Amino acid sequence: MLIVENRSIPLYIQIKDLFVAKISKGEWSPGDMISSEIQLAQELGVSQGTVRKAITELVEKNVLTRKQGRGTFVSNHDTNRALFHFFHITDNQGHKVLPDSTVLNCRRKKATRKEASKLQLESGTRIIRIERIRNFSAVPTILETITLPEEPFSDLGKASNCNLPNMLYELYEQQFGITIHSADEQLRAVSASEQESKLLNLEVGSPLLEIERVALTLDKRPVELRISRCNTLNHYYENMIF
Amino acid sequence: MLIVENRSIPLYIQIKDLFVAKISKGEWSPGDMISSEIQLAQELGVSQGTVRKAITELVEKNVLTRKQGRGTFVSNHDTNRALFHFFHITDNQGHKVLPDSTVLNCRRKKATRKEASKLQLESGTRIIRIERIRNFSAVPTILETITLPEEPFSDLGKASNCNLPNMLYELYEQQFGITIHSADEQLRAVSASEQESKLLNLEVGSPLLEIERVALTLDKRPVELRISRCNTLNHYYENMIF
DNA sequence: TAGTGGTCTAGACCACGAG
DNA sequence: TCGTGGTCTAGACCACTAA
Repeated sequence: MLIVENRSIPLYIQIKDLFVAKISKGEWSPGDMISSEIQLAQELGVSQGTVRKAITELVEKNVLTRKQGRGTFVSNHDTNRALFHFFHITDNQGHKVLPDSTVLNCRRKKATRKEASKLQLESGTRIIRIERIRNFSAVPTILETITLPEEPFSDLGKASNCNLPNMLYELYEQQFGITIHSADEQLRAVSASEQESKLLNLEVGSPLLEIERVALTLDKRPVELRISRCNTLNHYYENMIF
Repeated sequence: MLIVENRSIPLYIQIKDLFVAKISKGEWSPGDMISSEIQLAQELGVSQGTVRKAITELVEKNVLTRKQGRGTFVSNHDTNRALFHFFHITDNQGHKVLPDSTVLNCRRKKATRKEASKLQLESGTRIIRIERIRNFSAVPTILETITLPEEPFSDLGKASNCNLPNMLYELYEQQFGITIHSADEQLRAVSASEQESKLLNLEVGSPLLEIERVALTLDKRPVELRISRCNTLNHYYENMIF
């Protein structure tokens, strides 16, 4: 592979884009070790420092992971990353614990207008809609509605009769080759409906924190819409701003 | 200034810490241009690349700002930074607009236990407590309670009879030399009290989004506690996760 | 034109991990 | 011991800004 002698775009940016493309196309998969910096530099006809700068920027974006003495790897979704990167609910003592999940139902439907818009689908496209309840030490606290396009996720929850794992992003990566890389969350305060209040042992109209998340791949394609409604009496949503 | 020949801590980290210390001590102030990379390298007895790496990390943390052809500057709190970095409320169309503010009252009291704890003050320390209401195009939407330690902010809102500007962080920086650098926000859904519902033209018990923010300086000292309660019918809190 | 940051190189040596 | 990433150097040239 030769880098274009295009002086308007810095070499390290071109290399970064090349690496992102390799990952998006599946040429490099999560967990893979990539070639060493020196080897990549030789292949690309640039110095080690230039490759290094490209890699550094991707490490900062959580796309690659360096391990001194071992090599550089394509990041994958371990539980830690899910927990500390994507999960923002904390108990009132400031401890972050993952809740367990119970699937209430899992249906294949046509996308609503909102779902189609959020997932950038044609209106009427078929989707999978999962509803589950999440408990912290047996206390039901969060109601989740998860919408996925049926297309790449067709097998999901079918054979196993809705028996889905707690950490869905690991499943998407391992079973469908789709890695969630970023997310856009919108938060609002809403009132619990009759059904919601029953499921969460609250009075009708109790305030709930609604989190509407669109999860995106590395190349910014929306993959999952997840609407969570949380009882925030004993928990809160934490956001550190740096 | 000489850098210690301490091989356990990389030079560029030592230099970074040195720069942070200079800013924290007020030796470098917001808006100041610092010496050029080459000059700093000579003064510190290292190569330009090493100084450059230290500066790069501080630029990524919004502590310094580089301007090609001009120099490197200590970041200051312009309206853009406040808007895009610290203000996360967006209208339902996705537009970010700053609300205006009307101060309801401004009192000097003893810190409550919660205020003392959040601001790391001795219990009973005197504080300034400001209540204000914020409107989007004349629609009252957010109620804010702002708590500041009386100590460095003693003058605040006194002479001018509670006539405070909309953007308080600019005021803290310009009048008190305190730059807000990061913040820790905790979000919950709560019910509007009778008084709150009156001020926001809502029914009693309507769900409100509560944002409890502790604002921190560069050296992590808590400076301001701000509790906002927002009507999220026409707005939401946005959080992009990368 | 002079001075700044931005990119890129070639090479040295260190720290770490695995065999 | 070998190969990896991590730090650091010295110097070249480009792009931008201001005088």
